[in-house]
Amino acid sequence: MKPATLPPDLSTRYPRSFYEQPTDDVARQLLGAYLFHRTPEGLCGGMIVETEAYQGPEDLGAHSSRGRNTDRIRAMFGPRGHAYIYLIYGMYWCFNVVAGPEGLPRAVLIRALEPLAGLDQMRLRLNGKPEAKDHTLCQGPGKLCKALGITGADYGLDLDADKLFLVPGTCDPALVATSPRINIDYAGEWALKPWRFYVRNHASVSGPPKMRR
DNA sequence: CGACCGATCCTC
DNA sequence: AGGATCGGTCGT
Repeated sequence: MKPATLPPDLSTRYPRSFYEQPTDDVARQLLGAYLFHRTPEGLCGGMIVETEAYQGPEDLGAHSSRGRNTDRIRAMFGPRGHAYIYLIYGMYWCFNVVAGPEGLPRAVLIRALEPLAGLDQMRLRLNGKPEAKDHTLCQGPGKLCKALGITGADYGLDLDADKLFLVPGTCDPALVATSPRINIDYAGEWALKPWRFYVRNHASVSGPPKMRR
């Protein structure tokens, strides 16, 4: 597929109603949309090519499962279209879009981007490796946060604002593939739900080769 | 208050 | 295949 380009107008946003659709619908429709982070170091961002839907409280793969409502996950209960961000393995931040019916603790994990802006800054943040290929810069939920400089400081931000924001975009439905979500084997039957969405055969999608076709 | 562990990534 | 690395979560 041909390389993505920047959206024509970085100031466009989704209406709140977009985020209040069922969480798996939002996850699917976010493919082809754009995520940007504006910092003193400049604008970094790209086109979303991989997402996962997390549907608490019944979904045992979600942080919000089993009726859990703690300080860490409180953003999942908050307004739709805001950021839910968490630290995993003591090292990597992961970014989610709060989405789904109002009041339910649900979110969409953004797993990979095709980088479009601020690639030099991304390489700096990723600690050297100036020779890293473009398609690897935002390949995986931890890497894309590191590349864009997304941290806990961005927790709860409104994605309709101008610091950490989403710009509408679409993906040819014929290119959309689904699979079970990655690394939630502990979730029993919930681990089998086809709630991972990705652009088929896109170089920036994460996971083993068979999970990218 | 201590023990356990993860919606990951990199290196070996 | 295994280690890094630490805050959240839960049991005692």
